[in-house]
Amino acid sequence: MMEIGNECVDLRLCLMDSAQCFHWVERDGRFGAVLCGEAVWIWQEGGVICAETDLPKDVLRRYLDLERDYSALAEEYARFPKAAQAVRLFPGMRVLNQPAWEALIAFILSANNNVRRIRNLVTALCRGYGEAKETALGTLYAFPKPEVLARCGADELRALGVGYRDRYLVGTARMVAEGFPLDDLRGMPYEDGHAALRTLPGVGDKVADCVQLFGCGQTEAYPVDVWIERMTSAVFGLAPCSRQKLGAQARVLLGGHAGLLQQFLFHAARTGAMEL
DNA sequence: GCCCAGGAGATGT
DNA sequence: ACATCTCATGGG
Repeated sequence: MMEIGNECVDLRLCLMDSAQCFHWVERDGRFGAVLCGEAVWIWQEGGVICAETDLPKDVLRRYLDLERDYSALAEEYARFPKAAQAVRLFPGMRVLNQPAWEALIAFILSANNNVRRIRNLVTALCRGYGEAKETALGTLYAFPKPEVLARCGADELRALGVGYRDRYLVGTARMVAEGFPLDDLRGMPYEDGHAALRTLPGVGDKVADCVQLFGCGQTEAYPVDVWIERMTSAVFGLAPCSRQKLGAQARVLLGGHAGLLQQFLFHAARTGAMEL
């Protein structure tokens, strides 16, 4: 057992209920997944974050974004009272630093879909095509590798229930397996990475922003989904407009941490914790 | 049955 | 550049 830290983090919120990632499982109050090819079980005991894994501590701290001071976020956006309120509503929320490939696949599946079904589909993909890791608490499944999905037939993915997104998955997996520079996105300017991601099938503005925010550490990305569309104008006093313009205006208005704030607003809206 | 879900792509103007 | 349509699938 390894101690990860004592930060005020809500692991269930971040890993299971925040709709940033969809592949973690819970058993006996512990949360499990395969990360960087290694099985991970993580839980909290009296305010201490504990983990059972062969991964080094700093990999987990980075995944959970523990090095960032989230109490400063509410102050940064204090000029927008509703935004600051949303941040203070969820002191245990963190924006995860996931592998870009995992965010890419998960959010292609998220298009015109709901959270519970996204979770079921991601789980089915991992169980069907991901490497199995045996642990004391049971079997964990990794995300399927790009080369594996690239060789899938669209029809066998359709049989898992992914619907019309079957060819998006195969097409994107093929481009990644053929050398699409996923690992270079992190160091690119936002606009360049965004344009590159949009060339992948099944990736539009919203999915690209999710990959940049959750998978590339580009915290200025501001994904605009149906929930954010409903509340952004009211929170910032903007005139109603297209989702693309909402995202652009939010990035100008909010700067480099726009996406972090977006996660709090999204969760507040989706759970009904905040009106509008 | 209709409407919705962390939308994208194709088509038409 | 913008509006409209369709695309599977499961739950309310």
